[in-house]
Amino acid sequence: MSGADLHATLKAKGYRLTPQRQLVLDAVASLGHGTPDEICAEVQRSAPAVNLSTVYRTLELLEELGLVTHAHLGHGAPTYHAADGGAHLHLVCRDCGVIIETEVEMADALVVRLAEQHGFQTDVAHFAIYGRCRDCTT
Amino acid sequence: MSGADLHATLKAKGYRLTPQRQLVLDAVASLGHGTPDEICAEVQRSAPAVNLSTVYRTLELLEELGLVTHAHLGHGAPTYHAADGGAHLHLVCRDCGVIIETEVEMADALVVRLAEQHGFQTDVAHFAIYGRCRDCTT
DNA sequence: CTTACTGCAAATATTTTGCATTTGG
DNA sequence: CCAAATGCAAAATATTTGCAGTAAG
Repeated sequence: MSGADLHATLKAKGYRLTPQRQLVLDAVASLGHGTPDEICAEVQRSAPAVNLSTVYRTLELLEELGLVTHAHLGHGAPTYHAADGGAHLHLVCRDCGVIIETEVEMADALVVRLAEQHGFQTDVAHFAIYGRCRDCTT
Repeated sequence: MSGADLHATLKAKGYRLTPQRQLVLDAVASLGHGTPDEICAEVQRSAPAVNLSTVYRTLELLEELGLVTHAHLGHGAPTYHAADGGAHLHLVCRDCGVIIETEVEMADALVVRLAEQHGFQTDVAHFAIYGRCRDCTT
């Protein structure tokens, strides 16, 4: 998303465009994905004064605006992604910890069944899928 | 699992049977599922001196022994289950937070596709499935 | 007796919050 | 100018760890 779009999206809800917000959004886009801590480190490469709590507040705001999403890939820290990057499933290996990305369509049958049987609308990318990768299966 | 079985399972690896370990396992079984904190509270109903750090250490041990498993149902705290209770999927509603349990077979097609295309062996119950429940869909 | 286990307190790690100062518009 | 946003430090949460005393076998 461009700077102009961010400005417009913010202004539509009465928010202001600050350098920090632009930097956080840029960092998410350039990293592809990252934890709040990683995103903060990326931002601080060009703006060392930016505080981690600002990053948390900004990510929450950007998520409310629909510009980023977060997913839980494991144990602790959530991972943030640019919303326009297209959602994908994350396969997390319990043994080696590798993260494999794959298309959300893999889960289409599950999504349909949950809708039919439970009336549940699934956000399939929000939580990772846990298991064991090919290399750790042998 | 009975007390005798726990004792045997522990002894096989050189671990000792302590009252705390029996109590934690009993608490997981009687709660059905719970966070470390909830399990600690349950244990403390009959043994107030048991420490939360002992509960953490014991849950880790019981998981290593295959007697309990944990799943991530949201934001923070993992939830522990008795392993012999049978795994199930957890559907978590983003709006009202309700947790719906359903059969792991719902995800069979996904499991097969991940195995075929990525050689990935899926532990489908480890992470919850996020979305919006029937009541919050309207 | 031997050493695994526990309780306790302190250390980590992660995220949130209060508040004075700064700044976008 | 003024409300919104930031930086900072402290608080709140969650989990881990070092260590000295306790207890299982």
